[in-house]
Amino acid sequence: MPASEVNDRIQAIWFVVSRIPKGKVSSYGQIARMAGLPGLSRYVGYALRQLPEETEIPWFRVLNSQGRISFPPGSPSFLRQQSQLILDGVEVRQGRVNLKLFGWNP
DNA sequence: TCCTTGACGGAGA
DNA sequence: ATCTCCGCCAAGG
Repeated sequence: MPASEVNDRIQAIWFVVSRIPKGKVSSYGQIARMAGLPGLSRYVGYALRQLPEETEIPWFRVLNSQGRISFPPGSPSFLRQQSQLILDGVEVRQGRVNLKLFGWNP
């Protein structure tokens, strides 16, 4: 596995995530498909984990297929993601977002 | 290599 | 709606 390809996949994923508009959310599976990597939803999580803390890429707009935050409730990461979404104007209740209302449909 | 680990997803109960 | 269980698949040990 060439490290260059690994980077290409991560770049592709970061790019798609960077396109999610403010006020909207996506899912790991949707990002994987849009990045040309169908079936690699888990890989999206891996790619986002590689982001530096200061990143401008809106990683917090990526939720699981049920619209739930994929971090343990109450954990630092969970709280950061939740507050970022609120800042976007996204309604979050019990770590959950209504995809019918806030889902990103390009 | 083999085994474990996940920021996942879908089906079933 | 909630909870398991299982399939998936690249990484890292």
